[in-house]
Amino acid sequence: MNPLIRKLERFTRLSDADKRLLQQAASARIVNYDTHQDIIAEGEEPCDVNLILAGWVCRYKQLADGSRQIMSFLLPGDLCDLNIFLLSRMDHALGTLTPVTVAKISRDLLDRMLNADPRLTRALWWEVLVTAAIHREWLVNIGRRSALERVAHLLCEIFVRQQAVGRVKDDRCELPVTQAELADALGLSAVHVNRTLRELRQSGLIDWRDKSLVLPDLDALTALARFDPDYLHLDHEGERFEAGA
Amino acid sequence: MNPLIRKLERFTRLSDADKRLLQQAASARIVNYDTHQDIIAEGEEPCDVNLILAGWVCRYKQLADGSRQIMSFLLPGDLCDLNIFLLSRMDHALGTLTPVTVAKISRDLLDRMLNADPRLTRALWWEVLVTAAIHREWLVNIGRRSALERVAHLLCEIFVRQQAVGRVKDDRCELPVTQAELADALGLSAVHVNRTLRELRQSGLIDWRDKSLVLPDLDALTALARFDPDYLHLDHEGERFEAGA
DNA sequence: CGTATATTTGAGGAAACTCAAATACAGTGG
DNA sequence: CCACTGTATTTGAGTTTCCTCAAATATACG
Repeated sequence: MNPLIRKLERFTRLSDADKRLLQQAASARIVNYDTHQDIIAEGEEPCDVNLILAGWVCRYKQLADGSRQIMSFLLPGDLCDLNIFLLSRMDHALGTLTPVTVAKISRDLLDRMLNADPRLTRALWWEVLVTAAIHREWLVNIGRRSALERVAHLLCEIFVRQQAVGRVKDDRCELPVTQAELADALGLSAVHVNRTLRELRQSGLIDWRDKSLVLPDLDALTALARFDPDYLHLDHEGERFEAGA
Repeated sequence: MNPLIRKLERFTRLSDADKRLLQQAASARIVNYDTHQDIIAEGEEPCDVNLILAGWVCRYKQLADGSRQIMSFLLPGDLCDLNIFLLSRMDHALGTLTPVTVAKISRDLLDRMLNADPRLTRALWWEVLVTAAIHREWLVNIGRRSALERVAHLLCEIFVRQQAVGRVKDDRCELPVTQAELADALGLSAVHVNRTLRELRQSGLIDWRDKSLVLPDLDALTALARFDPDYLHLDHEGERFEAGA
């Protein structure tokens, strides 16, 4: 099933017409990328929105001194850049972390989607707002938490986000990134991430091998990380709009 | 003049009807707050949007251990929380840094504004996207820059944002916050912020006294901070929509 | 099998933190 | 106008966390 539909339905119910539009969007122009390629570079003025169908993508900025900061991980079902709708230049880049398949949605089709049904519009903007909420929590994470909490917090987030779209089985989810990439997302050095992961592994809180993450005791990890999933807004908030409709 | 209108016109031209609506919004229910009060607490389900007319506000999250992270500074003309439009619960708080005057815009009136003119809708969403862009840059700032760059970068941002709305004269703008509050925004300790400010002061790059900041050589500070104002999207990007209209 | 990439560990150093105390400043009531 | 109180800034001293550099081991891939 189209993972975007699945995700948006977490927020609100969608009409059959909405779903048809989304389905159409997801099958428009399909493009494949290799690992470590830019889908969009910083400074570009893209004219399509990218819907991720398979693989992992990250939002990042590269600094002059060679270091980089990853600002989001994007999973199947995520829309990369509704922003291009209003902001002309990309102020960051989108790069692949794995081989990736995306559907390119033209501005035109997107326009039609936004005019079709206020519910669909709301659902798409909800996406944008949740992304911003995640950015805010990352600010807290990087700004105020210790390395141990920070790593644990990110692992919790990745796990719970995948849980929400049915991608967790037996306490296990995908995590197809390198330690260096985690470090770039956490504002830590790769070496220190490695030591921190060792600590979590030795406490029996994580088991991460072969791009696959097991959290045998999510509650304990949640407590350690002071992780509160509220900011992910995963609980069908959109339903209150149904009442009025 | 209504500072919100001034700001949105940086993005797109507005019709007289739009401006009348915005003016109406800005004069609806006026409320005053003292310093260090919450306009909205975390977890609340607000039903109004707050438009800041005077004073400084911050978005923040308080952590269990007493530390806090400030995620945005909001200045006159800023809208606090278009998010409440779609996300029910606040996942962060809004607190005043100075005495503050806000206009409470009811969801109802906002609805009317959003339905009035697609240009106005675009302008309001542009606000949201720029806020997210600032969040992303803060992630880079906190995640990857040294304390010196970090402080300098934030001062540049505050200065340039105020410049854009005509609040800079003779290289001088307002900065009515404490060093501790800067520290909470930067993910640093207050002591270290103090030492860093001393360094900037001694290099002649800043002069900050009496809640008033002077940047005698913005270019030099910009270079030191590796500050690139692109992410603030201050350059009338919305005008390309005029062509089609 | 060889090469490139990723992970792991060690050792030493730098940046930023904490605690504590001194100084400056602002607002209040007498 | 001054003393008093609370808040904000400044400085010192010692510590912790995380970083850098470097090398060893493991893993993946053509």
